[in-house]
Amino acid sequence: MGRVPCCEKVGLKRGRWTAEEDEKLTNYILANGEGGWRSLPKNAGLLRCGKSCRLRWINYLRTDLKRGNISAEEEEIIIRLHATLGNRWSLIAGQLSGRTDNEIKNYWNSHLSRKIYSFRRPRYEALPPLTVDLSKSSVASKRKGGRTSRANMKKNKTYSIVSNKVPKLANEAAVASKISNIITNEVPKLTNEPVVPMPCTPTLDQGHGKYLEEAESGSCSMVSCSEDGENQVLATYEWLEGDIFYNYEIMGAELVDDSHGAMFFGDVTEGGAAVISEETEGGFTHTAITSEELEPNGEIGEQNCSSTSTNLCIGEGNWDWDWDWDWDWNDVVQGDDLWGEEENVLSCLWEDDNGEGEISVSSEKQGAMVEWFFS
DNA sequence: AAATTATTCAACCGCCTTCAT
DNA sequence: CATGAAGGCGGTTGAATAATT
Repeated sequence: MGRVPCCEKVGLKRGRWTAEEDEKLTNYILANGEGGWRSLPKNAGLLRCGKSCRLRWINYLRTDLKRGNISAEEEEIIIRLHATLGNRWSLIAGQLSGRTDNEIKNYWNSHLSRKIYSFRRPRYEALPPLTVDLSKSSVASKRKGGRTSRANMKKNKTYSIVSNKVPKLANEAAVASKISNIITNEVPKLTNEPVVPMPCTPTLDQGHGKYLEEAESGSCSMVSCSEDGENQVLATYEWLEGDIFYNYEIMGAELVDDSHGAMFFGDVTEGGAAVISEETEGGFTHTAITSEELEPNGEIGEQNCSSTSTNLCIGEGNWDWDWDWDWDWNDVVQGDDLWGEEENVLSCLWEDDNGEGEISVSSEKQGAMVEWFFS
């Protein structure tokens, strides 16, 4: 037989804790130590489930908790660790003294997930050697139970790789090394800088259009043309030459308020990648596609965003910043001038790394690619 | 000032592994 | 070995609060 039940759920108090309950719980634990959650409520004179007591203590009453806002340094650590560990909140919190998994999780969901939508690591890469100091993590040493990451149990809700094809990379070791460097040392600086007036770009209608342009080598800016005819730099992104699938997408509310999405590419090495943003029911979808030897059912990354968008863009050719960022997908598919450029638009699917020659892909295969691409 | 909408975050839920029985 | 509760975790909810209309 197993153990006796931890608590009867009937007649127990739920909801917010009162100051009096907090005091009872704190006093009891300070006198008797943590643990024994089953018997704790009764002994402490609390009409609470042991689980509830444990949560309250762990998340709010512990004496070693750090109060106050998450600092910029902590935020950066969260971003870096989340890029590597995913939603392993307990593990992430273990690297930030005085912070709880619940706090980190809430902070991510309410602050960071909208600002930095994704960091993508191709699944065929080994986990980068991010140094995680397990000695700082109570999780590692104390863990008795604990659920398996849901990412292992079901499809990731916000990002999924739907392919079983591993895209070819010229030098996987080099790629892994670059990713490792990114994560361990060189996380890009996302600077939500104050709006900076710039001369308006003629290609943007006033009041519409958000796009990216090269600001200087190694960085790009997210730009919007405002109602008064001035471009505004909304955010700046610094990338590292040779980034692989390095997509930081800044989804600040101010960027999507008039039904436009924004995206950019971090991939400037062999093969390249494209990201397409398209409207879907209840939001929009970003699709990342490798260009090198891309085939139907090739490597696809898909993200569902909560905001709405009608702005559809595609970049093509060599992964440089001298592109026309303002392609309108509707124009392409509706058959106006851009449709006539179909081959140019889609040639990225079978171009070589320099965007000059074509890799060996039969016309039949190209047709299949196009069909898949538009499907 | 009131109503509406958006955001935050404390608390709960359900599931997992471990381990006492 | 089988059973089932304990302890622990990530996902989700909804009340409280803030911001906007």
